[in-house]
Amino acid sequence: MKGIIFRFGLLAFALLALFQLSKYTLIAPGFSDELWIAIFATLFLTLGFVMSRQLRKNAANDAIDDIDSSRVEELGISQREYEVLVQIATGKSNKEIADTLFVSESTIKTHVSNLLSKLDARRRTQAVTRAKELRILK
Amino acid sequence: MKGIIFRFGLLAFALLALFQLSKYTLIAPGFSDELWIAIFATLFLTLGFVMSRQLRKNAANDAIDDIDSSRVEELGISQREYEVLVQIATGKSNKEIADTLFVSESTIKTHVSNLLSKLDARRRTQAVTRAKELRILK
DNA sequence: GTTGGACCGGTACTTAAGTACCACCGCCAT
DNA sequence: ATGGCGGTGGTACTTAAGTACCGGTCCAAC
Repeated sequence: MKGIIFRFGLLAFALLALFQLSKYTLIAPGFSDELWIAIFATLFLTLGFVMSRQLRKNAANDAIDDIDSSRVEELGISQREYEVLVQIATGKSNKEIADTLFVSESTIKTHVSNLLSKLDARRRTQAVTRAKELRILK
Repeated sequence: MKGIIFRFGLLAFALLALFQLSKYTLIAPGFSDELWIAIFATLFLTLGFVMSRQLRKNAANDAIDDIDSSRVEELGISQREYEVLVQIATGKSNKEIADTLFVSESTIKTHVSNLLSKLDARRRTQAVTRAKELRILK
């Protein structure tokens, strides 16, 4: 954030310096004021555009980062339980989750049951929506 | 989209016209070139910022609009079935959906069963993920 | 006017999900 | 070394979900 402002500020300064150089030296002494205005208008319009995009992209990345938060630990959800939660969100059955995680269906049932109580849900579908509300799932 | 470009183009034109007026008339004939450049740089930097934001907002709205597409009809999903699908996605049970839609649980079961076959899913959780893949649910 | 689809509701059934225990193992912290 | 915790797995059970029919109403299109 601060880095972006610094870099774009530097760029703006460089452009103004370029103007000084070009006006009083050999490069383009004959340019009219209107032309200069037009050039700088275009330049800074573009600059504003790019800056805005950069800032947005940064904000978006931050948002993605804090979607998966450390709230999982606060809820007392263990590593394995979270893995099961992710599998539930993809729409798999207990048997299918058991197969992908190489454990028995009984184990998955235990994990799911623990997840439901920790997420304060009564159904696996509700657990998924709760998890998204709590920003621990995409 | 075209409206935004038109409006901002008009705004840019107005600013340049303002420059012409102010330079050769009574308002501010004594301003130096550097000052003018600085003023226009700031103005157009802001303009670029605002334009970019407007365009982004528009794009976001478009994206939300085409998330709910007419693919629902292609799949032969009826109005009522879609309502049930939305309710499923919130994590409600058949009984809860029945209560909110003022029908019996049997009816909801029928709708859910039809939805599952139309969405090619075997569980309601899978139906939700399928629906999101098909962009008929947020 | 009858055919078709959407909607509602029911019965009877199978299967999946969820609950409530219990037990065993491995770890690591007190 | 003992207690707690995470992970695993089991049994026995209840409840929810899903399937496969059926019948009925309403409405629009042919």
